[in-house]
Amino acid sequence: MSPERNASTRFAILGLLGLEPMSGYDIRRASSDTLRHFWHESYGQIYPTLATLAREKLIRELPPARAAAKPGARASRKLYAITPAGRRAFAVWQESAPRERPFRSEMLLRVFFGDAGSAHALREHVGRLAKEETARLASYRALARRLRSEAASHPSQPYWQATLRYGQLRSEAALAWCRETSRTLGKARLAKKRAHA
Amino acid sequence: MSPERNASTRFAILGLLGLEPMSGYDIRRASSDTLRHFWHESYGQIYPTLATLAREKLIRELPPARAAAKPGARASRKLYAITPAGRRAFAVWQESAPRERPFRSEMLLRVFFGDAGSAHALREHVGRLAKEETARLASYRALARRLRSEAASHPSQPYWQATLRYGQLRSEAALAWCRETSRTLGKARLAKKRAHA
DNA sequence: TTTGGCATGTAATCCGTTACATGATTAG
DNA sequence: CTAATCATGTAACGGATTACATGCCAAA
Repeated sequence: MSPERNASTRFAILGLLGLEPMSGYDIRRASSDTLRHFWHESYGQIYPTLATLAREKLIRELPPARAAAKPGARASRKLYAITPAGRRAFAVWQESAPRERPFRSEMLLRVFFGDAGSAHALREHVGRLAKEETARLASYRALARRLRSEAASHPSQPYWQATLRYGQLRSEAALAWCRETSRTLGKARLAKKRAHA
Repeated sequence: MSPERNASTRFAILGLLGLEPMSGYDIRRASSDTLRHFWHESYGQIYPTLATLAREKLIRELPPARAAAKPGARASRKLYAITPAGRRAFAVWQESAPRERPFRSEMLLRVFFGDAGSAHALREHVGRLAKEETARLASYRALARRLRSEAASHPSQPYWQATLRYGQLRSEAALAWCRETSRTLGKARLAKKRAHA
């Protein structure tokens, strides 16, 4: 088995367990909360990966007693903790160069072939995107505030804020594009009308 | 078979064939040239999808004589053209709302858990990203220029430029983030050193 | 003659989502 | 009682890449 296999999910999990012991359910929650602006995992990925990591001794399952210790926690939950080997593996991965998947956009695919279709529909798509990005900006602000107040002195604070800042800049760029493009599409529609007249 | 199956690839191909007849090889070339900033397909996707589209009569294979007509074209190539049914299917898809896959970033994953690792490595990652985005900006400018000169009066011109503009704004945002973050990481490194001293 | 670009395709594999199956506990 | 949330997992499937297999043709 290659060391890079399943890289993304493995290290997202190791990273989270590096902060504190968690269950699969906790990891899922974190991935649709704190991490959701740049990472998300489904159960179908998480549970099998936890099993693999445990087999490789990069994490270990804490005894049930410890798992049930927290108030409100179910006895059925399995708490996992990172091992020293896990921390080393994480550090190695963290220093390796990130490999991003190529950007893809169904939106831009529609825009590129826009002349073949309805300019009206395109403008609707752009409008919808603008709304989504606006909502995203609001959620970044909310999360930034929450992290600052809930973990003001946590040493990771500047790193967390940096990821949020990325999202913010990204959404602002998208919004700028939406505004520009609505205008352009308006003009394109007029030009087409004139051509047909 | 659901109508949305394989949506992305199908319509990227239909869109391209809407411009002019092409072979699988041509489509691949376009997808790593004109479309590469927001779309890319590998042979493993293209050839099977062409077969499917042909079976569904959304495209048809042109007779070999036509395929060999162009100078420099091999006899072995298969030229495909979109059918009227294909154009209708494309138009329907184009009006449907784009469904983007959630953003993911291995880079941000490393940054988020930055406190667990090496600030030095992170700064290198950020530097590499900055270089990549700078290169991307240059390639957008080059492509924009090329499209303007090669197809100045093509009615799709404004749409093509809009997709490039998206890439440009996106890369500029990424670059702004890189600059900001290098500074932040510098400070974080100092803070960590002081804490250890 | 050998390298590189044209050209078509398949098989293995991976990464990830969705849907399914199951059940405990808690708040209203 | 019942709905929501906590909690763990599997199976099926889909979308995409990578590597492989094959062969032609032109230019250096």
